[in-house]
Amino acid sequence: MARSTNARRPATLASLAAELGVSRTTVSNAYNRPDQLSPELRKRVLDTARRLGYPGPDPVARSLRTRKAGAVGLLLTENLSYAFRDPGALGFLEGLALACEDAAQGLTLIPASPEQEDVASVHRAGVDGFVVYSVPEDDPHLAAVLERPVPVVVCDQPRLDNMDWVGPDDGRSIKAVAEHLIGLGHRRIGVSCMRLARGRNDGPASVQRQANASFHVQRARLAALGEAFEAVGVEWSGVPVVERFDHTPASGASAAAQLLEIDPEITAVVCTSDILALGALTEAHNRGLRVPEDLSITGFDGIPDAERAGLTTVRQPWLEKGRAAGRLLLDNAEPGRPRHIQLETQLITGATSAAPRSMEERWFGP
Amino acid sequence: MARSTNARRPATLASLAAELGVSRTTVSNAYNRPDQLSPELRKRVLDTARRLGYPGPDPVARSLRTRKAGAVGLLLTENLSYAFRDPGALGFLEGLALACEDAAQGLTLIPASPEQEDVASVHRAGVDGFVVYSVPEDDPHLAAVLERPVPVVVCDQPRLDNMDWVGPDDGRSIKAVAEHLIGLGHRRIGVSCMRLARGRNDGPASVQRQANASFHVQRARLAALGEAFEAVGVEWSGVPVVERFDHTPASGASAAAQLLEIDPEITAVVCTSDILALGALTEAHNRGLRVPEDLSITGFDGIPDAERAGLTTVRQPWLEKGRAAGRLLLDNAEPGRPRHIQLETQLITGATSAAPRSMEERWFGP
DNA sequence: ATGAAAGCGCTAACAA
DNA sequence: TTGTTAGCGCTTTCAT
Repeated sequence: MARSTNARRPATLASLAAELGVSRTTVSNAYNRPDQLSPELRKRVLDTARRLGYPGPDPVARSLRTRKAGAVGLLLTENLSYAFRDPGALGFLEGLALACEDAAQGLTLIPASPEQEDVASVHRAGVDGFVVYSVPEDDPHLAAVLERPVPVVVCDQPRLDNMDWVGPDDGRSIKAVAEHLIGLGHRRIGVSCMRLARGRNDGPASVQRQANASFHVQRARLAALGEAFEAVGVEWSGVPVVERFDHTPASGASAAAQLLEIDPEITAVVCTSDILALGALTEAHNRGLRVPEDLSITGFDGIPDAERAGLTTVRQPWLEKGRAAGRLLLDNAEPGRPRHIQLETQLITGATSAAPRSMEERWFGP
Repeated sequence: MARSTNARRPATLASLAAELGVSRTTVSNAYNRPDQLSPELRKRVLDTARRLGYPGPDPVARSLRTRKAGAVGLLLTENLSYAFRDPGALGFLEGLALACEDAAQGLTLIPASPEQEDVASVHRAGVDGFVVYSVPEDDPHLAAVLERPVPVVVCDQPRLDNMDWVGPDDGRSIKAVAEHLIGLGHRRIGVSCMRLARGRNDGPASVQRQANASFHVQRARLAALGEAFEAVGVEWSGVPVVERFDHTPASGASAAAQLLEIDPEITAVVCTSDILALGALTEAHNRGLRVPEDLSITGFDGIPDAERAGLTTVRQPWLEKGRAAGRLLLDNAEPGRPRHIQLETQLITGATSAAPRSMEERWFGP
């Protein structure tokens, strides 16, 4: 640790009481219950404290006694710094921070990178509860959180019954996209999705892999897409679905490229996130494909960059999501059965989706 | 608090020891020093723990005993959510998070909005040290932090001798901008700066207000600009300096507008941040002023949006700043005198600065 | 308005 | 390898 202005904790509440010739209770009251002692005595206590360099009651000792840490823990599946790069996560974080601020609670980011299996950081965190943001079902850190005897609110995933939860209806939300595309006439599509399991797999995802995905959000979105397209006679097992581990525009670009290689005749690329869609957009441009004339591209999330780019996407209320998660955790009321908050989403019809041109048009012009 | 999976803390280390008929030490060792007891005993302990629903040693009690909280506190002058909107702060945060992650420490965001004078959150935070990011000298939360007997690292401001510090040389950095403009021939400029004190003042800032600013960063930048321009015969008291409380592009736009009203003949708007400069850019466009032909605009910070816009600015290493602050705090070594880390900055000559056209040209074309 | 007593749950010497 | 002994520093009934 870096050096400090003040030396090592010099005085304790007890030593201060001794110095003053009063009981510890009185000193404690001077800090926590000003109305419990005369103003003069209180002033004497505080003055002596200053003189002795007593910094006030030790927060950890107080926490032990009161069984309140005054902070909320946040568990993310990604490296901490991911949260500061992903626009969606950022909105969520902001909302959560607002909720904590309102309740005068600290927000502790738990170091839990997916690489390290070391779960100690979860065990050592002095927090009154956890918000778990979008982690896979089999995440060991999640297991560690669930062992702690404190409240937990899950955001997005995993879906655990008997656990408070906040998130959108992923299936229904992306179905709106599917139906939008189907309505435009798309029948031959490719899908670009985020990682489906903790292990890296940059490439096609079989129907089985889709169904076994340990990320509920992706699983639900893919399942809903499948349903929607099968309903109009498209066999889902024939639809190329390409998975990317890293959630970056570059991943989105390479996924789109791979889809176009697998089936050059797709008329739309459906992405399960805006980041992937933004990358797909870039790839399309690089290939000289016009969007939406030659290729429709859709996203999911409604991040600012996407809306700026005019992407057809689904907007979810990020800030509200974080705030709701925080409130749920911080709300004493209704200690009954698990509460689920389902957030509304909205289909944004942008400029990146249109009716497909027939193949003839595609090759020989309109 | 929301409901929890597990009931209220059901068992303690002591009760577990009793149940097992072993001492508390043994149970403690089972968790903290596996090598201190036989594998069989350890297994028996852990199994019984599971059966009894013992969640492992209580982190707060452990912290009290070991005098380590396992977390770093972060104090920002703004609402917590500001940190998630300002690109510079975000880069800093990411770097700090990385440093914490490396050291397996939590990062606790302290709720300390500038409105509320309530300092309790600082006193109650169970952390091993604080990083203070860019707060005014007279911030009460800062005072509270300094009272705590833990190490503190200050980032950017305030400048406190005898305190660890990380930041750029603001004066020297902005001087590069000034000299760049002076070299191009600018002598009549306006300055747009961030808030100079805790109280709101959206408008001109007198020389005295500049000198008394409680934000060292702004004070240093303005002073350096003054020096540079006075060195070429420009009287600084005649240079319009406009202050904005909110750090947003909208503020930057209105500040630029105000500068152009105060002196329509300025040939350059020097902004002490990129956010303000981005707003100035917008305002210039709205007025039909071409940049840089009719008006030069410069920023400070080197945020991604600014570099994308081709702004002439000073780039500072945000990520490194956060990481350095974290490392400094987390580094036991060298408990000697305060350490100061001065970060290198770089003048980015963009497309928003050029030689001024004479006034004739300005009104009647080249 | 003030004090005495009883822990909160744990870890770290030291001893056996 | 395991147990004994002492607290870490504080708050909180319950008396006075």
